[in-house]
Amino acid sequence: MGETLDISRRLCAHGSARAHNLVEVLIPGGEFDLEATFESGQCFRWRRVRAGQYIGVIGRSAIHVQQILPRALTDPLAPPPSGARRGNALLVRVVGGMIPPEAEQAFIRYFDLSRDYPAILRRLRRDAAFARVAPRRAGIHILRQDPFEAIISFIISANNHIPRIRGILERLCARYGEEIRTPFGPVYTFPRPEVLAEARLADLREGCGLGYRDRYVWRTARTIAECSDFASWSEWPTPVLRERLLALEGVGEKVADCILLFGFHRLEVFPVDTWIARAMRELYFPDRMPRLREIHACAVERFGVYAGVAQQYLYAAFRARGRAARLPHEVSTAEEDP
DNA sequence: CTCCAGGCATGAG
DNA sequence: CTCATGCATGGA
Repeated sequence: MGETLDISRRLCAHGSARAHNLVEVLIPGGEFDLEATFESGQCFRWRRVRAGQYIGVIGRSAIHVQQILPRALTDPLAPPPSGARRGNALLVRVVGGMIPPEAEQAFIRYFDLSRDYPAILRRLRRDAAFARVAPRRAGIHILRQDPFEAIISFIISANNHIPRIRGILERLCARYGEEIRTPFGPVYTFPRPEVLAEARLADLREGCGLGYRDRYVWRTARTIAECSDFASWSEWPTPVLRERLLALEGVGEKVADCILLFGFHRLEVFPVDTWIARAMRELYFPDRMPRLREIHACAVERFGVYAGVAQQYLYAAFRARGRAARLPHEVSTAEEDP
């Protein structure tokens, strides 16, 4: 990629820190925006503990993460960073559970920090309509989440509110995941497929609040638990993997595409939900309602191999606008307010 | 109180 | 293949 990463890191060398499983890694973040990424709807389990500070789980590690500007910290009189936010960095701390081997590489990989998102966004912004609504700063990254977690999460996301999705996943993990104690309270790993496959449907439905999706989650967990080659799915070509995902209970086109993008990091995949359908219609089909196929074709044509990244920026832009306007409910007449 | 949510499975035409 | 309908639950 374009920029080489100048890794600077601090490891807690003193014994007490190690005894408490504390590891700190300081990673340059480019234009990365932690909050925008976490609030962009691709993940559901990161919990904000203070402004700009989050607790979550990566693999079997409990993680505390916050975004910092090293120059501002070391030199309060330094001029404020320019629009490009030089010096942007992530402070990632392992606050419980296992310390991942090659921790900093693991975190760079999870937050996808070695990819040149500014270059991707510049490319995408050559599309005039996209540039009109998308931000200039490449704050949102596509995280590398666990595939099974993505599968279950987006099955639950169907016809559901994000706050409720978060609640369901929280209960699911508290009940079937493994507890990790942290100074911020307990967190839980995502349940393994075999554990969910052994769950009782009634516990999933009433205990976790899954509703009618209990069957989808249970059967999909069972399928994957019994699948001998699930670990190799990540190496399959996208169309093959997509067909395999569509065969899972509770996985339709939209959910399959979310799993491909957020769970298998297939950045060319363009999930079309109600928000994206609305956005694409407004941007590219002002006078009619296109079919799903048309929207997909339009996205591939305009955004190419990074259509999934474009989708995430469009989603964030239109959701933010929707929240601000209290759900405009088809208020038509596209007028610009820059 | 209704309405609806980043849709999906199902059945009918 | 395309389209309409029911769906558990709990925020707004």
